[in-house]
Amino acid sequence: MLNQSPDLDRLFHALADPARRAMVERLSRGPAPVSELARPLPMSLPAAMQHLGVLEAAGLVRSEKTGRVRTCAIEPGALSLAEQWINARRVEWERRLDRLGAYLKTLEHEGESDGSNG
Amino acid sequence: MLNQSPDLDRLFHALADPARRAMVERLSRGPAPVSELARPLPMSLPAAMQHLGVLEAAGLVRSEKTGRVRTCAIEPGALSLAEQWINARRVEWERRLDRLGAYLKTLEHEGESDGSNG
DNA sequence: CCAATACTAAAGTTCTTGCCTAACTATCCA
DNA sequence: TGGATAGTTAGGCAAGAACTTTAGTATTGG
Repeated sequence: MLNQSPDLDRLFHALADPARRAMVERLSRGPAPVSELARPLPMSLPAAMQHLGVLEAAGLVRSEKTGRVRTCAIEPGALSLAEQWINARRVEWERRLDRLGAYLKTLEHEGESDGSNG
Repeated sequence: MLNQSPDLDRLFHALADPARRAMVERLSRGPAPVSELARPLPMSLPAAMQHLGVLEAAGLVRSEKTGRVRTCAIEPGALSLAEQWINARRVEWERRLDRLGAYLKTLEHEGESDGSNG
């Protein structure tokens, strides 16, 4: 069964682009207007705006327009969804390694008092 | 400046698809042949193979063929790159909040003994 | 008011993804 | 040996993503 999760889709997809990650990196140091986010990027302003739209759709960034300036800020909780998914995977394969270790240990001791096997 | 990082690009892009995440979820519980990874997915076997190719290119999965069976396994360290990037962002904005808090504190105490400012 | 600034909207191009089917190769097993 | 199983390769197509340029709409400040 496929664990549908459009939130994770959008989140990871948003992070998969270097321009968008650069924006997130900039914003984790504090809010910034659109033009400041766009300036270092090797692309037109409309292109940068589209990236910003992807980040907002993913919930990573919120923005608010005051006068003619749109100020963008990071949404601190958004990354935790991705983090949780990654951690869940680690927990799973660590638990699996533990089981494997325990199993190997039973093999070591097998035959000491009970040599039955399946 | 754009922090080029094709590894992160590939990694996040690989995780942005539900079919590929499903494969990673399955593999964190232990190795599996291609057909077992493909079975639950609503797509043809060749399509599933392409997803597997994306996961391998991202370094998330390794596979080895023995006889006619290709056995896939998770690459435990691969996710840590993504995790590190996410943690780095959190560190940045937490530090920023600390600075902000400290600054607000100086404002509270301003004028008590030293009202000078720069 | 008028020009500069900051952003927004629209439309079109190109490249990549994600999927398919069909055909093929390599094993395994009776 | 011959058929079933497991995977692979190739080609094609539709949709999406990432840009571009062009042409707007508000604001701001002289």
